[in-house]
Amino acid sequence: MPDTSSQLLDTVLSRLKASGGRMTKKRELVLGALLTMDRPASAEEVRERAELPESDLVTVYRNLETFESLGVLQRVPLENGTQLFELTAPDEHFHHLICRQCHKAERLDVCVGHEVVSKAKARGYSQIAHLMEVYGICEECEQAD
Amino acid sequence: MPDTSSQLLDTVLSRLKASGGRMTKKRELVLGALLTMDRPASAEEVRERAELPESDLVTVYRNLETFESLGVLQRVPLENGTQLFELTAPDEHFHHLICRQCHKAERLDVCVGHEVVSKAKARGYSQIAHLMEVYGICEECEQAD
DNA sequence: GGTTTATAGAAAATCACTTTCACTTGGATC
DNA sequence: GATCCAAGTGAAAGTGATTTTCTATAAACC
Repeated sequence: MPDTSSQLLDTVLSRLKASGGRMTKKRELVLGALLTMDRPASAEEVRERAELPESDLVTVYRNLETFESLGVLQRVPLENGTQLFELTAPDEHFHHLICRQCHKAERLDVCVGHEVVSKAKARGYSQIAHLMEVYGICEECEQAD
Repeated sequence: MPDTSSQLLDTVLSRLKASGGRMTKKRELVLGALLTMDRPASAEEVRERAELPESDLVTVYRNLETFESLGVLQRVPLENGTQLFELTAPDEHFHHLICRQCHKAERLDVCVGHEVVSKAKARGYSQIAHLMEVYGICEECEQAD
């Protein structure tokens, strides 16, 4: 997200303030790292990118949680139960095609949101969210054997 | 799955034999428990239903893994990173509408498999699988407040 | 019945993630 | 700009679902 990053920053700052949060140095580093990521990344990858010491993985988790609650970050679950994190435009979400081996994750322009949400509503559910991810082995990993 | 359970049992037995596996008493208990479940259940719930002692949770996990590799069981991921397990017809899979609170999971008759698999193939991916789950608060939980 | 090998049992390990609590810092207010 | 307090951080330990190791047991083929 090259040119929308300043808008995103504005959103983060205003929502953060609105919720009584603060922009600290660490938080800024984590956000900065996320902004440079070109694909969903693990908490550990975010920590490295942010050049934070190993001990600050906790801080990374805490900040990821904050950004999620601000509606600018989504979690991408892997098959093994762990998760990747990715900034999104405010209140948006995406689905991905994820390599089971190298964990490269491309966005997919498929969304079944409406269909699925209406079915859920019809059955009396509220606070509806959905998850859709596709897993496979990407070409490079396949060739690398 | 009332009347298909004997077919499923046949599939399990033949595939188990084909893969060099054995049908043990414990495995039979776990399978039996799964057959009586009317919804995806946690490993712990399966253990209780199978009337196995607490120490056999490990055995339950091992057998769930076995059934999955035989293609008759699927895992249903929850938002908190844990998973439920459910028997399926051989090599089939389903999507669910899952209550975030009571973990009741209903099958959804929506599948985006073809669409999504063709996209993944077009991008050079192999060994493709997909995941789609919908989460919400069911009516009973909503009313129970 | 004997042998081979998958499975079970027990106990401990793993590992991503969360929590606790004392200390620090942002930033609103004076 | 100094003060104050809630929000954030650091360190360390805790959680909890799931996995692994290693030994004992029991299928199933002979």
